[in-house]
Amino acid sequence: MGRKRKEGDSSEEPKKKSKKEEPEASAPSTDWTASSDAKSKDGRPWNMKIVSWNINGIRAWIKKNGHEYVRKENPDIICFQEIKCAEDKLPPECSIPDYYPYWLTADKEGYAGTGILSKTKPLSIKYGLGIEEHDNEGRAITAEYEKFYLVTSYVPNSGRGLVRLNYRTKEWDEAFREYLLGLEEKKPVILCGDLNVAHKAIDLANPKSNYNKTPGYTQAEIDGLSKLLDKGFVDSFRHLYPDVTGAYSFWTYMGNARSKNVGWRLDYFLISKKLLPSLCDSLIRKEVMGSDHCPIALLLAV
Amino acid sequence: MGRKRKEGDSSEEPKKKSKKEEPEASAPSTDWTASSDAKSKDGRPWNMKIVSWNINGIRAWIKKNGHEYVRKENPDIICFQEIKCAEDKLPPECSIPDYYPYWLTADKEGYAGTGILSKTKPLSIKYGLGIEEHDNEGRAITAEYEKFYLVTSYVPNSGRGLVRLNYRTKEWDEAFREYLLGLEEKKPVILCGDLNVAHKAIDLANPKSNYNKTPGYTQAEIDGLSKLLDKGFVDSFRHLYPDVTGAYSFWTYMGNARSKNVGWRLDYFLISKKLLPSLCDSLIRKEVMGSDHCPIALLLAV
DNA sequence: CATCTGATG
DNA sequence: CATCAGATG
Repeated sequence: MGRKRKEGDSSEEPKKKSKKEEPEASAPSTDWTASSDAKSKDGRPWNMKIVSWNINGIRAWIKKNGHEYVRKENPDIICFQEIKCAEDKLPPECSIPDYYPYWLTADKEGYAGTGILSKTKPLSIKYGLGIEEHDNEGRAITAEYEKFYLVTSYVPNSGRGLVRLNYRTKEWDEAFREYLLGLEEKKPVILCGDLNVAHKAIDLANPKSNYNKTPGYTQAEIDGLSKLLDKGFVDSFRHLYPDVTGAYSFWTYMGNARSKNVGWRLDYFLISKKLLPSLCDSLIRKEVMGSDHCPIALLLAV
Repeated sequence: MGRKRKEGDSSEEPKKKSKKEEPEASAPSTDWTASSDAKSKDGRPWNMKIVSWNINGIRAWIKKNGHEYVRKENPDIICFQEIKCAEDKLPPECSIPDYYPYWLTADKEGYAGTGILSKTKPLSIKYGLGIEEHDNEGRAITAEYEKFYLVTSYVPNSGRGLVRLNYRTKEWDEAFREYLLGLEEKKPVILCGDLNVAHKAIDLANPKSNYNKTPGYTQAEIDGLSKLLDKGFVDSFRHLYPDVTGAYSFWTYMGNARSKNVGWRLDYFLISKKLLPSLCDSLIRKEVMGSDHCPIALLLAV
């Protein structure tokens, strides 16, 4: 994106923390307001930051001052899931200065919906997958940039009692995978968003009690994500931090789960293997409040 | 009720305000926390206080500390309208010490509903009118005391677009009037509650623009109340304060109506003519917050 | 436990 | 501009 490396407001100040050169063995920084000196494997500093956040209702999020986070994080691109708002009801605060906005809403009012704010104008924007039966819930936006496609998605939840597990795994997951693989034939792909699945036991606090019972940790959902990883996508966070435990991006509002860190890693940056040389860091902003999910951030040297 | 005259916490202290002997000409006191030395026409001090309040949801009202008002006002009986709560969901705080509780809820959850708290145990309690078609919305409770029946009611609103005006006036008002007149054959009656009508132009801020348009000020609704007054009931507030303007008990939450006193007098104490010698005062507690209605109070020497 | 809508006032 | 319920997560 041609930007100089800069994170938040503190890029010109001396670094307060030094980061290990091999982040694989260390837990991710917990101080998201500190700047990062993450580099790609071949030593290039990051020059692009992408954020993804399931904000659980953009109108509620604005009231809780979600804006302040965007200002401080200062990403090049931020992707939202669950905006829960018709486009004509988006409050004016949704137009953040310096960002081009792109919104996709569900037919059903106040349900699901995604959005992208981008400092540079994408080469193209595509709403949905181009498949009618999957395109009425506002679940995916694709922004094309010079060197990659960025897809943000709010993957369908399998629902209480797993009533929608079949749709989710047999229809959506299949169609979405085809869509992503089709894109990848043209350019590398970055997929971010709430994929509504914890991939492995390490990715949720209570794997045993939830396995095949709770939406987000059934074998069919796990397999859906595995297939994507088999086809050349990389789970950027787990790639960098294979053994880090307790790294979650979602905590139910019930029972004080967040304060006890009884959570799930449902939010991901999956990247095409070809982008691995550009990967500098993949971060979980677990301190940031404003939703039952926290934001996640991807640092790239592109 | 055999109680000594006592209002709030200050009955033993010297009176701070002297009240005119002929209250007809004066506006009602605005300081509801001051004690009242109101007397009946024949000079007997009041010894019984009844309060009526449309609280617009008892659970919300409790969160807003509605309790504190009850403690300070310290009525012998308090009647509630629009409790909006199934009986088994009433929070424990609804059981106020020293009061016998009586609740009547609508079949439809969270809709309408009435209640009575009484320091002395009524001789009898009757729920509804005894007419099936009018008894599924929790709109009336009758408590029998030695010297009178107390009926509290949340009269059906005629609805947006006056869709329910016919039911309200041709069915409910008729049946309710018959019910009240039936009671009165036995004992004097006190009717209190949200009658959902402003009787005359003086009883609402914008009579012209609302007449025959807005529920609560159509001719049919007005006539319903007039018929009751023709049959021997007295509007206790207007009887005492025939010319007082701006005396309202309801203000829509919209457009800061309350701070501008753009309101309606929808809440009443109607009393049988026979009770006029006992009437000491009829008050509107317009400073008391916690609902879009304020409480009203009746002082009697019985 | 929180977000929405939609009914109701 | 409030209350509530019910859907959804």
